[in-house]
Amino acid sequence: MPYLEFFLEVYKGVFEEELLQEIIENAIYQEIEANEILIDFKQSVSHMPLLLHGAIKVLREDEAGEEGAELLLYFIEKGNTCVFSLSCCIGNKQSEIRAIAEMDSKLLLIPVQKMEDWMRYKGWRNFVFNSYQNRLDELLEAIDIVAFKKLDERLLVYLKEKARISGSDTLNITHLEISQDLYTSRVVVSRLLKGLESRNKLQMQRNSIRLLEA
DNA sequence: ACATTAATTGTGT
DNA sequence: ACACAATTAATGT
Repeated sequence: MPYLEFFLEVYKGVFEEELLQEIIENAIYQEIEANEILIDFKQSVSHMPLLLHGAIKVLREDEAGEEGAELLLYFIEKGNTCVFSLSCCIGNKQSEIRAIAEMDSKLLLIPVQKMEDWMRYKGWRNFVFNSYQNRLDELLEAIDIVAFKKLDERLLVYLKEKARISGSDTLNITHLEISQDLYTSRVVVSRLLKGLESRNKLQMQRNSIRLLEA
């Protein structure tokens, strides 16, 4: 499979030799372009993703108000998996979330049966357990931010996260896209950004925002 | 090079 | 929240 060395590099310390071998034999390698939908709402989940490179954003849909309103939950980065895929597979449930590639990404898909088989490996159990742990922490954080933080702080957190993931402090994004991820209106984002700009937190041009040192 | 159009961003109510 | 103005980018002639 392509990207074999890269896979080993990322997961060598995490999985046993035998397990690494099994993964290489059974996983499906897939590349995905930025903005492609990996999993959509109500789709059934037959595979579990292992991210090798790139980032995936996980969104929750607003059930009540149709209109495709979404709220960003968190990002999946390399070395991680999506815990919702775990619970979906195990419970044979349909997807509660939508997963979209934040950038061009490379990943491995693990069939459901295998992920159950591999529970006999300690490395696998630890990996799954840690994934749950990390996600719970991140979700709690996300809830705190939504519930208790003011929108301008939330916006700043969001921008910093994106900058960290893309490895650049200049983000190519429109106000509209931001508002959709944060589940607000575009106008609000524009005004908040203006406020942040006047407080020297960032600088904006058309179609891009440059974060300044904090 | 210019005009037209669409997309993005700014502002006032 | 909405409507509209202003600005910039994209495209055609």
